[in-house]
Parts: sequence; C-alpha cells; structure tokens
Amino acid sequence: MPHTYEYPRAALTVDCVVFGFDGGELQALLIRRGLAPFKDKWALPGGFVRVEETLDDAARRELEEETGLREVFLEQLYTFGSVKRDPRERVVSVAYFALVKPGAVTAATDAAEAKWFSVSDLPSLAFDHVDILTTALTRLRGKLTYQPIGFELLPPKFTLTQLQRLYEAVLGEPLDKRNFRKKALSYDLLIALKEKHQDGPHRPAQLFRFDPVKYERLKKKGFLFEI
Amino acid sequence: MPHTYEYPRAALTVDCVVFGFDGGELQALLIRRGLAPFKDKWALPGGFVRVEETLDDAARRELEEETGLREVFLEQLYTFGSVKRDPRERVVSVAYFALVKPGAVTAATDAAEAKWFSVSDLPSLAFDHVDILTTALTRLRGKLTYQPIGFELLPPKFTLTQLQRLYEAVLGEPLDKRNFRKKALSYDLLIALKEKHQDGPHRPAQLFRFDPVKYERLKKKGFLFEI
DNA sequence: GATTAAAGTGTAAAACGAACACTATGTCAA
DNA sequence: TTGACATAGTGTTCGTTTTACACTTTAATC
Repeated sequence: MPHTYEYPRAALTVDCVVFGFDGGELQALLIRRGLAPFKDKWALPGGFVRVEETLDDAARRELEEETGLREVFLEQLYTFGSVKRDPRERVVSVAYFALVKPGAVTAATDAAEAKWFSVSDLPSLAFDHVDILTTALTRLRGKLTYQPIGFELLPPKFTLTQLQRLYEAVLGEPLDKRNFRKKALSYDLLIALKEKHQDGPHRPAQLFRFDPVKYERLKKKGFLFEI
Repeated sequence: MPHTYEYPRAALTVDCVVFGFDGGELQALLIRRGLAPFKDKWALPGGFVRVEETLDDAARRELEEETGLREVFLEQLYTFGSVKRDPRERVVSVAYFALVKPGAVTAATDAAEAKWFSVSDLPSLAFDHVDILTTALTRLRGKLTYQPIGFELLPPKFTLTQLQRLYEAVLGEPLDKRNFRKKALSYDLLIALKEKHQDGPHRPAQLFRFDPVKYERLKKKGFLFEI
C-alpha cells in the first residue's frame, strides 16, 4: 500500500553496534548482508524504523531479528545523516550501542550470517558503518571510565581479574592490579559471593556480582564510577 | 509535487536548544509558535529536514531562519522518537544544542517572536520540548566540567570573574575564587590581554581571551579541561 | 584624599593517585 | 604426599591535587 507525502522524506533506520568481550579482546557483532547494496559485505545489524514504533523499540526488534539477542544494555549513540550515506536514497540512521554478556550467544539469527570480530581486526564495512563503529568505541571508552557499564559485558558472576582484563581491553592499556582492585571495591558496588572461580592449577578467585540497586541509588546523587 | 513510498515514513525534524548567558542566569532561546498545533505556545526553534541537506545543515538553517543566529557552537544532542510526540503524525526530531555569545543578539527573526528565558523560569513548552531542554541542560552541565565550551557563552574578551559566574550559573553552585582561577589558568589556554575591564568604582579586571588553536592541539592528545 | 567595591593573590592540611613486590592457595603431576 | 605451577590477593610510600580559607590592591567616584 503506497503512502504519499507533499515533500520527499528520508527513510529512517536504526543500526546497532553490539559489543562483547571474550576475556581477551573487545568484540563487535556484525552481520553479512544478503541484499544489495553492499551485498555480502559485513554491516551493523539494523533496519527500517516502523512508523508506529519508537526508535528504541526498532533497535531492539532489529537486534533480535538479526542476531537473536534480547534484553541487552542498549543506548542511543548518535544520528547519522549524511546525504549520500546510502547509495539508493536518503537514509538517516539512528545508531545505538549495545553491550552483551558472554552468555547471550548468537543463536537464532534471522537468516543472514552473524559473527563476532575483534574491534582491532575488523573487515571492511558497508555504508558509513565504520564511522558508526568508531563513534561507538569512543563512547564506550569514555563511558567506561565514569559509569559502571563494564558489568554489562561480563557474566553475572565475575572475578576482579576478569573485570580488570575488560577495562584493559577497552581502554587499550594495562592497569595496576592493586590500584584497580582498590578503586573497583571502593564504591561498595561489588558484592562478594560465597563462591570461588576455579580455573586451573592455582589459587581460585573470589566471585563478585554487581549491585545494580545500590548503583541506582547512588546515580541519583550524581555519583561517578571512575576507574 | 507529491512523493510516494511503499511504506509510511516518519517526518524528520531538527530542534535546537539555544543557550545564552546574560552574566547572571543561564538563558534559553524560545520562539512563539505561529501555527497549530500548539499555536501561540513557546517552543524550541526548529523545523523539517530537507531531503537533500544534512542534519547539521538543517539545524543551522532553521536556527538562522527563526532566530537570525549564525556561526554558533552547535552540536547534536539526542534524537527523540516517541510515537505520539507530535499530535498530527509521526515526527522524529533530531535535537541539537547551541551556545551563543551575548553579542549575537536575536535580531532578524523570521516572523515569529523569539525570546530569552531563564532556564530556572521557563514557560510551558510545545510538544516534548521540555524533555529536550532538560536533556540539553544535563548535557551542558556534564560537558562544561570537562570541555572548555564555556567560552562559547561569553564575549571574546572576558574576565575571570565573568567566567566563574558562568560556571556557577550552569552548575548551580558557588565556586571558590582562588581555586577557580588557579584551575582555569593552569591549562594555559587563557591569554591575558593588554586591556582591562572597567566597571564601576573599583579595581578594573584583567581581560582574557580563549586560545582555540592551542586547545585543538591539546584536544588531540585526549586532554580534559576539568574545573 | 577618603570611600567604595571588586580584583587579585598564597598556604597549609587532607585526600587522592601512582608506583611498586611479595605471600597465599588450590590443582596437578610426579 | 609433596613440590611445582600459576593466578589470587594484599599495603605502604611518595608525590600531586584538591580543598579551605582572608587579606591586600587598585581605579573610580564623591
């Protein structure tokens, strides 16, 4: 059913930069395009915004349709509106960035292939998706140093070493173990569990979980989780 | 000339939160709407994005058309996409925030009335423009403490007291004079001019200007202007 | 030349950040 | 069972930064 307007309108899409962490390097989830333009190229998961859904809803829907991911941390990033960013016609894209925990493996993909890539070793991407990804990476680095969002990339139970490795991977620099632990524990937002994490012939590590309730309380008072 | 698409499309607009500073309180520039919906209500300057212009261009164009402002600091803020934010039809709005210097007084307004309001004493606004304004204010507060954007709200030549008053107005708290001056000067981004600012029966104040060239150099190295 | 009112300046104490090396513990293999 | 292995876990010192705080200077005006 066609729809007619007095003036030409841009098409509106959402694109999601999905970050994951495998314990070593920061990863981004890409899908292989099945259709032209840029057929067979890697691209960010995303698609058209329906006229009766919010932008957030569209991002979540596309993410689930194309990668099977649900209930992930999702935040609006930036809106990309260059005139020629899509060769077919004017397309404005609202970009989101998502953080997913290792458990949430890519399973139910819609049709196209979905794959994790190290952000340090990305393939060439369709459209202006490199720009979007770069913007997301800058944002993630910035946010990580003043908001406790790293936990969104770790399993619910994690060790302090895992947390440190994550920070090191995202920030791209080694951190001092003692200083990191002191700082991470100083906010009293990590709850030590009764369990330990055993992983080879060496001392097992204390497991922690993040306390989101306490964080919400602190956040309202303008709290910063600085590492 | 009508334009037809296979699926319905949202209309795309830009809205600008324009901040100014009169020496006392932080101000926002609003225009009175001449047309329905929300006729005669105050609203943010903004309008439809043309299909052949970028979002930034649209924001600059609308700003000039509706308020006469040109060459202002302008940065994308957030994209608002609630389904019912415009009672007529689906409208997605890319919000911008602008900082203008006192000199750039509102003159050549398109037709509608434009007026400065203290952000602490705003009228009721059209659409979801309060949300947009609140988001902009939060962003401005955040940015001010780690980027030297305050200068965009002051005349090219300013005194340290004027700068401090601006910070106090935006952050909403008094700052210590000596500590503020020490910090502001410590980055070596303020150039003392040969002129003084005389303003009543008391010691005249040293005038400074901001050094944008030096700042650009520092910014590339990941510099933070923290106050 | 006395008054006015804002400009301009330094220091001490406390908090914070950075640098740095050894002990503890469970597993595994000999 | 015992010793080797490999990661977990822990404190202190030193330099820097932040905070708190009060008096002197200066030009204009009366």
